[in-house]
Amino acid sequence: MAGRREEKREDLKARLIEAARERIARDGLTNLRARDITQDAGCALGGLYTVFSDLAELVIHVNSATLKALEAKLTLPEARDKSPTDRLRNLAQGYLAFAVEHRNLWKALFDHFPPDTSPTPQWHLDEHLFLMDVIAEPLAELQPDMPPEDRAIRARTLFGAVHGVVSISLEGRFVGLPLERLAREVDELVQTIAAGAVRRREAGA
Amino acid sequence: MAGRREEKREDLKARLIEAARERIARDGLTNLRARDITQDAGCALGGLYTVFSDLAELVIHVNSATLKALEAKLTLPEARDKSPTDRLRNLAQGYLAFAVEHRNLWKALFDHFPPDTSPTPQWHLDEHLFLMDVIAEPLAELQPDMPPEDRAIRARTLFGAVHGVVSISLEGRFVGLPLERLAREVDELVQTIAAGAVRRREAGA
DNA sequence: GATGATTTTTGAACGTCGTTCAAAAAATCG
DNA sequence: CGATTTTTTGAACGACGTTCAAAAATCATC
Repeated sequence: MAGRREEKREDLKARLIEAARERIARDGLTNLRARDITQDAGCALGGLYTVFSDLAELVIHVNSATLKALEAKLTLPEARDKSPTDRLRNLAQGYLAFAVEHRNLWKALFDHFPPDTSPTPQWHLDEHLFLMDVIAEPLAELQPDMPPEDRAIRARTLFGAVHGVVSISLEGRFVGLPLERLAREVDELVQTIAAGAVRRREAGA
Repeated sequence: MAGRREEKREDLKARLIEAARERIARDGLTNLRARDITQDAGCALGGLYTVFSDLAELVIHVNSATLKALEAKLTLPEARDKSPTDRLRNLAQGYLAFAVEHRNLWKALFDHFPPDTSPTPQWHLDEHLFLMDVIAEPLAELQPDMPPEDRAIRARTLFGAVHGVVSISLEGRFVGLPLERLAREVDELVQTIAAGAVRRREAGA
């Protein structure tokens, strides 16, 4: 009978995360309400605070699940025989497709700012690192001589560039672009950066 | 005596915008409170709603001022004799410098999501277009044969890429980078894209 | 299974927020 | 100056995240 207590606790936690996930996916992060979540999860309002310190911590767990789903999508057994550039292109297209398909969950990854009183825990910050790793791998083939630290930074830059283009479009702050055209822009951006990396390597810069 | 009424109204409006601007610059958009703004501006709480339909509309006016300041910074009489690539590099560095210098105001440009009930007015959406124009100009020299519509889209992509890299760094969701290194990443990204554009043009792609 | 101790769950209540609107204050007019 | 209109006010409202005393459930001991 040991752990029966912990079991129920974990079950409630899971139900709350799932309820919040569905609410965010359906209505967006800004329309997330503690009262809705607890009603969906079948517990009292206060129940949320017996499992999480606040709503922000719950959102972090939803974002954690979203990151895992993104990781699963981006680490599919993509053909290993593809060129590094093509692997980078696949990653970018996968990222774009994920953002389009799970727009609200994807937006929540970047729209959520935990209050200064309880900053994002390190374990969740670390969960973002796989993004850098999957990018760094093809980069290593493109630029074998680059020091690993520089490569990590470059991977971050490449991610930021692709994320920015996707973000600007999907947030609708500028004129919307047809999805096919957006995909092409992302693809050409990645190809350009990949080619630029090779060119720089060959030029010895 | 005509227009005396309107004059006071405009004065209150200006005081509210300035108060909100200072609050956002100091404490960030998420810590903006209607009660603080009206106290700073020297009017009653309800006064805000005699001039703006809601707080979101006031924020839009602050963002409008921020965009004007950004435009002023990016349209300085930069040496016309510089190469198109160097002009693009200057724009990117100017954008980064502005984001660093006015971090909270710059963040508010992208963190503010007006409620579905009152979407961003067209006049404010249009205010973003100068960004595309200042980028499109050097691009036109790099790729004179590109159709203007494609160039506009490409300018948007270029902005998104630079914005994304700056954004990822300054929002601290990933490991922070020393400013000098970030500036270098941005610079190399712009140079790579500019070179890629030329290469593609020469290759006739 | 009854009884009391302990733990878990509950939801009313609190403080804060954006927003409203009846009433007070100020301005205008005859 | 009194009447009328306009402007400004800030108490009040509803919605929100969060708390916590009390109720309900569970456990321990006989």
